[in-house]
Amino acid sequence: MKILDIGEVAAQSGVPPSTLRYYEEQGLIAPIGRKGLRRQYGPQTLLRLTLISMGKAAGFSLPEIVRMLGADGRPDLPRDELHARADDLGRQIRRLQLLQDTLRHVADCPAPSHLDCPSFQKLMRQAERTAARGGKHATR
Amino acid sequence: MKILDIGEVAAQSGVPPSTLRYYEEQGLIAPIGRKGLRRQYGPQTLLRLTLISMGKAAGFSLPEIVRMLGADGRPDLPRDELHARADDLGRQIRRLQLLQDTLRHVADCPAPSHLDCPSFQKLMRQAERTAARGGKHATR
DNA sequence: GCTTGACCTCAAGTTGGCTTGAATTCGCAG
DNA sequence: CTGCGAATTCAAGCCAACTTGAGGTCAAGC
Repeated sequence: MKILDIGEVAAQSGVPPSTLRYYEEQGLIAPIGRKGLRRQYGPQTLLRLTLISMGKAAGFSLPEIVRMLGADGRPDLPRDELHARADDLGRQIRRLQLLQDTLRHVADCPAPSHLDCPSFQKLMRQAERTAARGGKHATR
Repeated sequence: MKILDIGEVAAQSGVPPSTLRYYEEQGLIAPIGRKGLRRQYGPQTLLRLTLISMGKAAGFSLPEIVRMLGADGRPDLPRDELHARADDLGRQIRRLQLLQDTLRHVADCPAPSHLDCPSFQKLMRQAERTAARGGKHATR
């Protein structure tokens, strides 16, 4: 149960073969070797795919993810860059929580217009504060 | 300070005019009226733009956001759909937290290979559990 | 009353992230 | 061996979300 071919990786990860090949092209993953033409993957690939999917969910681009995970096995970014990314994520998480609260609020609040509702207004004030429509990560 | 033209909205929100017009086309926002040809926006538009940007950050598509926010002012989705979205967000938030922890871990952990590090492994086990390589939201 | 600059429309172009298809190549069960 | 199903490459296509450009309009300051 150590070596997987592309079909097995696809089955276990839910990521289609075409995408796996594409990810390889982009430097996100690499097979451990080939048997004839066929790619052979080690199990760490599944881990990497999990991380990649989390990174995408966080809104990072594939190139950004490459840099965070490293071409080899380990990150390409200096410690503090990684912490900076983590800090970004923290802000991002707070925004999502706010959106979550807002969704629950509009689901439940009976006020005719939310613009009148004090608790909605409070959410919006917080939202504005976190707005930080941030520049993307420095590419250099 | 009640009515804004497109340039002011752009300046205050950081969203370029071209995007504002595009959002209008997609039913995400609407001007309160026109002066001649020029769009005139009310201040609630800024609020809506904040919500839209949060929705995008959460990975919702523009059509999904339209349904969550409603074409008019209020949501188009039934209470329980909204709660379902909020639940999705909760899962999403947990994944981001996990990624955040992972980033901090790889930034700080001195282990030669993270595959050996027990705390890394713990993170990865959690990650697999939340993997929930989810189908997108039901469109119906 | 003219100029000017911010706005308008509409069509076409761009980018990222994949998918699809045609034409092969191969490993392995029978 | 033979055959077949799963993999391969490579180019082209697709979709969402915008951006750009050409050509036109208009309100406001001088």
